[in-house]
This record gives sequence, structure tokens and C-alpha cells, in this order.
Amino acid sequence: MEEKPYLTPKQERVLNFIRKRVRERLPPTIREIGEELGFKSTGTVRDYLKVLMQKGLVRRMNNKSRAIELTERASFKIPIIGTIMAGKPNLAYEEIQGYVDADDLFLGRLGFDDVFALRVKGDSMIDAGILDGDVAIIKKRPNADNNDIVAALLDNNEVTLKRLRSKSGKFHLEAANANYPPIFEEFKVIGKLITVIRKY
Amino acid sequence: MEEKPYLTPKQERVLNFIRKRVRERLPPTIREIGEELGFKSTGTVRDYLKVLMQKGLVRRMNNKSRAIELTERASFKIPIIGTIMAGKPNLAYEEIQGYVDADDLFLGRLGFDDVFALRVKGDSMIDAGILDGDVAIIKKRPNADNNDIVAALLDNNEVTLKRLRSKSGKFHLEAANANYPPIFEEFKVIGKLITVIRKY
DNA sequence: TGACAAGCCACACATTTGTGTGGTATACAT
DNA sequence: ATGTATACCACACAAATGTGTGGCTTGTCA
Repeated sequence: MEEKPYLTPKQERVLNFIRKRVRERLPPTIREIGEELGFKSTGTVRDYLKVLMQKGLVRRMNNKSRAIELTERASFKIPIIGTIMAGKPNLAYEEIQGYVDADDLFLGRLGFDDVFALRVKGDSMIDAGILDGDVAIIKKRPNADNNDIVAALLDNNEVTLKRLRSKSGKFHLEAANANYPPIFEEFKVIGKLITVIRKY
Repeated sequence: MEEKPYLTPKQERVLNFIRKRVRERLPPTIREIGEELGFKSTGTVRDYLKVLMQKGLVRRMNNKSRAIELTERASFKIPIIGTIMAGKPNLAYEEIQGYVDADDLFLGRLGFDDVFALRVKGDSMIDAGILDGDVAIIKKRPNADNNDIVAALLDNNEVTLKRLRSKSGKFHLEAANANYPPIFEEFKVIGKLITVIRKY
């Protein structure tokens, strides 16, 4: 599934140090790497960086201090566990099926300039699994497709989360709850639902 | 709610540029800031950095390149919009009620060492608003309280997401779907549901 | 009329940092 | 034997980067 180039233990140590520093905010300088790993020559570190570059693990910019970039995504990852081994007292981390990338899960590669959140009030979308108190992540858009769940601005200046329906060329809004009638009045789509998050 | 020191527009621009660069991986050098903001002297930039430090917004290390650190939490934030102004074509960002902190929303301040994710299969928790395909973020724990939703390991080595119930001192598992009977067989709690995420 | 802060600039200098050349040694495969 | 990869070092040099001093305006507040 994932292509990981072979790394010698030493090379791995260098890469791990870079990872650590990047996580902690500031990529290291060549001399900082050398100091940490016990190299007395900057040339040695450069040799390591060269192989890491050749193996596609890091990118660099010329003549720029600390300009070491990891090619792997930086945002934190949560393991997805599949089946669990019998009898084991702990989770079998060997069984990790993959990782959820947090940023990805949230925004799916969108920037977050055009993204905002609404806290859901009421139970009008309960049959769509959207409950009171959930956080709805909305991608700003002036339009949407049939059956999309959208945030819409009503005439009374309320924002509501509803499913967009088209019937014979005209759009209206539908709740996901039989107790709420469809909305045929004027409205304006302000965005499309891309993610729902609920905390317990 | 939040103590934000007063910043002049110019100071804000400098801070925003630093934020941007930090997000994009590498804090800027003094000269990079000057270039972006149109300052011809490094001294000017240092003046700005000095006030930003005095106002507690950034930290610096002496004689270290790019060693500008933001004091604010780094993880990205999504604005929560409240009511929307009438007639405005765009979202009224002045109406932002606050920000969702992504990391926070996910994990609620927990580290992510003891956290993993399960992709939900089936509709057994549909009445709790947990649908097929949702991602369940689980905090590893060997036990939980009555009414908590838990990930549990069954005797047949399957992992399932159910609500934990105690009846006269004994625990069993309940689906949130009338079509599924409660589970009284042997099981082991492996973690507690803390977040549900659904992507559209 | 100060005094003071915000906003700028020029320029010299010190330090940090990256680049590059030329080595040495070991191990392994052809 | 020759080549190639790994794994180091010393050292000189260039470029980037941070520091510091001394200015100069424009406003505002007392």
C-alpha cells in the first residue's frame, strides 16, 4: 500500500530527528542535525540529506536556512484499527489498517479559507444522523446539487441546515424529520455540508 | 473570553504573515518579512518583532535563523458563524462567534497516543445518529460508565460499537436500532467513543 | 511646547548557516 | 581488481541572517 524506500538505521535516525524538529515547529539546520547525531562535519550531514532527497523523503531549497521539508504529510494521524487479535490485552497495533489524516478528514484537501462551522440546533435533520449540538463544517458556495445538504439563508435572516431538493426545475428545502414540513419560501444557499463532527 | 492585545493594522499584517508562513512550514526570516511587507530596512522589521514580543504574541531565540515562535496554539481554526446579516451577499465574518480548534474538536485536549479510529459498518447505532461509514474516534480505556458508547471486543473477535448498559450490576451492550437485540454475551470494553466524524 | 509612540530607513558588523572540495575507511558485489 | 554504497572528517568560503546604532517623519496627548 505504501511505498517506503529502504533506509539504513542511521538514515532513519536523521529523518526522525528532522521529523521531531518539524513537529516542534522549526526544522533543524545542518549543524544542529550534526550536533544531535554526533557528526563533527557538516559534510556528513549533507551526505545524509542528499540520500534522503534521492529517496524522495525530503525536499530542500538552496541557500535557505532550515529549508528542509518533509514530503510526507505533517498533520497528525490517527490509526484505523480493523479486527482485533483474540486474547490480546492491548489493541493489536500490528493490525492497523491505515491512518486517518486529521486535516484530511476535516476538510478533504480544501483550504480552510472558505470553510466555516455551524453548531446545529434542533432535531430537524435527525433522520440524516445530524443531531442537536453537532458541529457542521460548511464549504462556502452559492449553489449546490440536488440532494446535497446545505446551509441556507432564509428570508427571516435565519440560517438553517437542510437538504436541497429540486422538483420540476424548482429548488426547495427539506428537513430530515417527518415533523418538519418542506420549505418552499425564498432562500439562498450559502454553503454545502462537507463534514459533521460530534463530541461525546 | 479571549485576551487579545491591541494591535495596529500594520502590526497585524506582520503577525498574519508570520502565521501564514508558520502554517506553510517555515517561519520567515527578518528579511523575508520586510520583503513581503515592503520594508526596506531590517531594522523596521525588528521594531515590529519587538512590539509583538512585548505584547506576548511571539517568542524568539537570539541569533537563530527563523526562530520566531507564535505563542498561540498552532492548530488551524474554523470560524463558527452565528446569525447572518440580511441582504449581505457574503458571510458576515464580523459575526463570527468563535473558533473551533480542529485538534480540540477532534480529541478534546487528549494526546493522541491512546486514540484510534474505527470506521463504522452497518446501521446498528443509527438511532444514535451514527451511520454506516462514519469514523468513530475512540479513546482507549478498559472500562466505561453506564450509557457510554463503547468499542467492545466480542468473543468472536469482532469489534463493535454499542451503548454500554448496566442492569442490576451486570453490564451488557445495546444497539441503537430496534432491529438489533441487546448483547449479553461476554465482551471486553476496549475504548470509549469520544467523537464521530462524517464526511459528505 | 515637549514627550512619546508608531513607522519608517541606511548601513556596518557579527554570527549562523549552507556549499563545496578533497580526503579516509569499511563492506559488499561483479 | 574495480566499482559502488555507506559512513565518516577537515576546512575554506560564500551566502543568508540576526544585531545594533543612529537617524528621520508624523501624529497624539498633556
